[in-house]
Amino acid sequence: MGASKSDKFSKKHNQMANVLKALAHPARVAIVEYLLSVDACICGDIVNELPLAQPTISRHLKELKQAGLIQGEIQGTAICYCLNPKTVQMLIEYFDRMHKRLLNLKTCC
Amino acid sequence: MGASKSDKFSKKHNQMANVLKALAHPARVAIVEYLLSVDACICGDIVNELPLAQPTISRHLKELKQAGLIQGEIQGTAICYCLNPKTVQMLIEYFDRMHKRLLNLKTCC
DNA sequence: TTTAATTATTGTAATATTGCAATATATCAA
DNA sequence: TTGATATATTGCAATATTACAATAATTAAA
Repeated sequence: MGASKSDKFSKKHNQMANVLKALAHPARVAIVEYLLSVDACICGDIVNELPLAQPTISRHLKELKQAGLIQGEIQGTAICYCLNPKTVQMLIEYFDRMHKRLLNLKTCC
Repeated sequence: MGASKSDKFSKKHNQMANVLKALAHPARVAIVEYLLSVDACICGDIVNELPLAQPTISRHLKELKQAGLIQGEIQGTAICYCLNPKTVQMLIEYFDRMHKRLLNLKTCC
């Protein structure tokens, strides 16, 4: 058999894995960082920015949207994408908790 | 064609995606959180803790190790695994920078 | 309405990941 | 050395992901 026994794990672990999976590809990391750098909601010049075809970008955007990392808003023929602060906030809190707990460990190896 | 045009993206984006990919599976999230919760370096009772076979756990551990998220140390016949503080630190800093930059955006959509 | 521009979807091929059984490897103890 | 224990590796099957060409859908402007 193979592939994804996700039903055997807790909802929390699955949700976390899903959000991180959305960032587990260089194109999607690049998209998120681009959105961050433009200091504004930019739509499809992401396509011009990245070395991938338009349908591929569209798919990556869809995954980021489904993970709640970005939002899209229709503006005429274009669509304006931007980061979802709530999800980014959630990620920070997650790793911050991790960090704080880590400080109390002896890190034996 | 298909699959991973990683060579077209920057080293930084690829490295980030690789570390996050290591966490992009509920089993590996569970392993990391378990290591965090035990407050000590635990070896193969991870196998008892998770609903997966030993070879599968071993494979997940290997991926976490390759991503630099965990470390292993041989202790007799057993192997002691623990988190790598440096990589966790790197993740916090990454998302913290993201958060700070996000605060300056207008988040228009 | 027609045309142009922008984004999404579908179909398909290539590749990567996941999981386990079987097996190999390594270390300690007897 | 032999046996027991713990972990890693390999081989294979099932599934998921990635990418693009072709096409569809949507909206604005002419």
